[in-house]
Amino acid sequence: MAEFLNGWKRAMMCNEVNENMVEKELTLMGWVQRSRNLGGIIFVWLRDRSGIVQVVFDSTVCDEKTFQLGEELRGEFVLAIKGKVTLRAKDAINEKLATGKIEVMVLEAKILNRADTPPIYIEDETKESEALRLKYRYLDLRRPSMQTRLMFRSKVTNVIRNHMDQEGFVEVETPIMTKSSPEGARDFLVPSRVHPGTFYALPQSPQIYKQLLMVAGMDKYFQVARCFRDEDGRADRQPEFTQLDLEMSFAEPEDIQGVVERAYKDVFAKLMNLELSLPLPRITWKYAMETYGSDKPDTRFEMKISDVGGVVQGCGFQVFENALNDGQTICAIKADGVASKLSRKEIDTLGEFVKTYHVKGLAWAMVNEDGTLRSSFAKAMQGNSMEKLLAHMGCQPGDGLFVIADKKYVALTAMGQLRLKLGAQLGLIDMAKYNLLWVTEFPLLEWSEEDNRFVAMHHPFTSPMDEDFDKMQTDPGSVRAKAYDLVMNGLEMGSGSIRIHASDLQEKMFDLLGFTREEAWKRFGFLLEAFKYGTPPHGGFAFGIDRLIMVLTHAESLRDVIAFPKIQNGTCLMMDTPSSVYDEQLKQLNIAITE
RNA sequence: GGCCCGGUAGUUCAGUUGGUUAGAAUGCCAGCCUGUCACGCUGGAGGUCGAGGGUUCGAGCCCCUUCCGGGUCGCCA
Repeated sequence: MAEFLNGWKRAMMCNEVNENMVEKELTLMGWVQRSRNLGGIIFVWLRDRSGIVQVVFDSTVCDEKTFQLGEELRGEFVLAIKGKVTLRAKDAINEKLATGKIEVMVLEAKILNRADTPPIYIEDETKESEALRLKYRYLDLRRPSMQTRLMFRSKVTNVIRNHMDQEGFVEVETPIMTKSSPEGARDFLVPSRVHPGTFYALPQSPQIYKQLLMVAGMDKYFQVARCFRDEDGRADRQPEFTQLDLEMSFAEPEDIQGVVERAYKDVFAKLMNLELSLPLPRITWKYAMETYGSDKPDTRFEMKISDVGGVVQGCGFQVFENALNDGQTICAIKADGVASKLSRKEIDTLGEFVKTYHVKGLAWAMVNEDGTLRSSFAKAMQGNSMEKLLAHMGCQPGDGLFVIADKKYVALTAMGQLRLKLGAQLGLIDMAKYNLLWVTEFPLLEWSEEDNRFVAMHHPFTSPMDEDFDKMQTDPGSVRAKAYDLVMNGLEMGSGSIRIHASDLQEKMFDLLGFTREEAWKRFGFLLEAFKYGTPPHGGFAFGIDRLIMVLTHAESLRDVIAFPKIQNGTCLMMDTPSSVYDEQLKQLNIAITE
């Protein structure tokens, strides 16, 4: 039987009880973490989100009825006690417990609620499958690590909100029910009852609203914004997620990057006790790709990529020769000291690994400690071309060399993934480090084989770089954008750009993307029209709050920093969403299910 | 949509070449115990081996289909 509070008032959280309160009587409430019944004395760990305190039912201290209540206690019962704080004897101190020097002798108690045996252990570092944890998320969230993360998350958003406020930004809420946009990720759609056959879309980001707020003269806007994308999940991708979204007028890229950097610096200083030195390093997209094989390089370790096309020219190895003749790229990395560590089988596994990134194969060479060579391609290399390659890469006895030849960015991307895998496998990554940097000058456009046209790499409102204006007609693929990403430890934390604020340039952009004038006006007419009434130059940024918390708490998955996440296929195991609805609801919405 | 890995007591796992009644730990239930803190001791209950089909004298184990979960490629402006 559950009991009610009936005037009992909790004095404090469990971990707030301390030695200064000895001899005081107080009331505590929480969950039973564990009870140990020794016969005439029962030790109970009482837990709340602050921590644990030991309360003691002693048959010589409390009355018989209270003691009997103590005997009934089981895990996760909700308990209220009135008791006296006492100092533990010296040999009874528990160093592992923050409150281990004291305990509370129970005088009176109430079982506020009973509990079935939970299907998961309410402890950190247990081994239940994540599916089970997610099904019983409300129990999973009782675990200290999960509660710590959620509390930390709350602090981070607080620091950021305060910071943005101090920098003069205004938080504006934008609609969740908005308009479907054809570019980019798939939208979640919400059918309109009043207007049959039409749909709202959930926002992939408040992009257009924030630009309209610049037209509206809000000058500096931000929002802790929920965003939605109907795409398949990953450990670091959820269908709904939270971004710190911001936009400012009369700004160049450095102005916006400055705001973001200072917000990060504030978070690190106040919550991580770490001093970020600003400005953060900046590298161009081209340099990032050519050096790290990624537009979000993990710079916590070196192992940089080299272009060896010039070195192997005329080497006689057909794979390299053919690649060069086709204008492809041959790139290489050196892995120090791996020759004795990697077995043939492990190297073959790496070969299979790079093939998942659409390259044809992996050429490798291991320089043994005695100077001899094990290699997949050395025999095909004529003359001293192999020696030249090894020397160029600075290979010493013990080192390994990996080479990939393919179309430039295919080869570099695969090599970048290999670099990350080797870095992790060889323990080169300092997990205590936080390496932040900006990647700038992203390409404006990207060729889509599927659609047989250019698509916007960032989004269609991104401004080209002034220097590249001319190339928009002659060589659109090489136009760089005023677009920049913030990268931390190899994860894209956020991206932003300076927007196009002139309607003629915006129309030119739509033209490049293959929209007719009519289509562009149909889809974005309200924006193109708005731009005609005095639009200030503006730009902005958005960074993922979930990802930031994930990195700062060393969580392995976004699911660990979101209270009620979805799984890979977009469902919620706890509520079993999405779910079917009553026929009557569908009828009202004019929707027929055809399957 | 493709590929890879997994699914056996409440939970985490083991289960040999296909062979008797499917085991362990923990949790749970009962009894004993006044200083435990992973309390201890004694006893007990607990299984649709994800589901369906097939091969076989015989399937947790082999084959097929399917469902569920994870990772990954595609996808993610």
